[in-house]
Amino acid sequence: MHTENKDEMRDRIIEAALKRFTHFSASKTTMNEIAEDLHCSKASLYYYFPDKNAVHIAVLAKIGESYLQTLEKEANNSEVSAGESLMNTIKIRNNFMTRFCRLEIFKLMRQASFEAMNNEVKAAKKREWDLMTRIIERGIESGEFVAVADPQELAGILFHALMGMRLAFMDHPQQFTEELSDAQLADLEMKQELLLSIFVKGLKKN
Amino acid sequence: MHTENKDEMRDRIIEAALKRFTHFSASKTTMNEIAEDLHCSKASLYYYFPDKNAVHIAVLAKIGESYLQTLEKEANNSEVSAGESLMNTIKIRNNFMTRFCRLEIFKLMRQASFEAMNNEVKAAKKREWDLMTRIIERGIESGEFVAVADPQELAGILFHALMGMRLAFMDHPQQFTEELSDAQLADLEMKQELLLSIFVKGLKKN
DNA sequence: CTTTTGACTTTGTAACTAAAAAAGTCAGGA
DNA sequence: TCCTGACTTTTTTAGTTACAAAGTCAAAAG
Repeated sequence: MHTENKDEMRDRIIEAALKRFTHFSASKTTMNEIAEDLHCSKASLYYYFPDKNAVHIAVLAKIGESYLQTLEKEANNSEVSAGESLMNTIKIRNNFMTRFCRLEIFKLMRQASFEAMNNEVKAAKKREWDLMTRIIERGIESGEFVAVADPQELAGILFHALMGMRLAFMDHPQQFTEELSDAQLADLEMKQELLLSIFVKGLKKN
Repeated sequence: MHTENKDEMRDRIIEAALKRFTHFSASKTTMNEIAEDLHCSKASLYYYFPDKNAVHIAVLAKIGESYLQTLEKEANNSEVSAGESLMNTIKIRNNFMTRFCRLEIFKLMRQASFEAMNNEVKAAKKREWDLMTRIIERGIESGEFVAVADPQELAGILFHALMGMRLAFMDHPQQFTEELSDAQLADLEMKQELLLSIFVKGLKKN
């Protein structure tokens, strides 16, 4: 298997693993299967990654990064109002969630060494939170929203409330597949949008 | 074991089971232990309840009822403002949750026959939702809040957002013990109160 | 010197099993 | 009507094995 450099092969492995993980799940995917997909030996995988968890984490890091970049684009898009941007984050988030709900994030978090994982997850949450803050601040700067004492805090409430609503909608919290039916998802989005509209209305000058 | 009537003995059983269930948990409590606590035979328990699940459900029904009655009192208490009443529901709910988090509600919901259980849970949720609606309506009647198009819908958003926030705060959703540390609980309540204050501010005339 | 591999060892998991514990039953007694 | 001891049935648990998957390494290939 010839590749330009080490990083490219790492990417190819992550890509193959991502395909298997999202189709089936991480625990139902073997290192052998990933190797077969790449027409290489299993031992090669271990040349690029210390263990399977490392692959799993790399996969999550990759899709997490693309998610955050999508959000970032939305946060900085001054073409639309801040209120609309906030609305759009709901769709982006839910779309991402349904696409990657089979990635067993929670499972990994429990078994992967806490230091390595938990910090990254926290960092990602922080980044997402900061992006919400940024959108709110953009709204204040443009005069769309009234100046508020603590945009950071406000974004935190909004973030937790929207995230929480999703959890409140899956009635079997200890189930492994964190999937939502289409009907549930529609209901959830409706409620999230309503919640957000109340927030935004409170932020608008009147 | 002599008792006045059938209902009293049922109550005594429920009381004993409640003690064990909250101390340890439902699955770690045997029918024998409950019988021993009551100085009666296990067979007696089966005279009053068809099976263990029925005891578990009765326990949940009892504490659920007392919880809903506490909320009801708060909803009808016109001594305090509607805004304050809503604030108080947060404390009532969280207090109740921490007291009875070892009751394995979710576990029961999965195994107990759906018809019997799920309907009751749904009914309880509906009642709680209605109480929130009632408080909001009280606020409108008293002139504290502006008239809003759909108080029922608004209460639903608030209810789901507050409930969801709690879920968002327990980082191990598939853990069986749904306990929150003191620090987490304090943070949660702070955020819930802030969320509510935003809601209430939006409802106030200005 | 970097990358790859087949053959290897170790570790984890699914499928049985037997023993124990708990659930649940019932004929008969107060 | 209420209660119980002695009983049967069902569920958990702890051990076991057998297989699959994880992970290692010396040596080959480029």
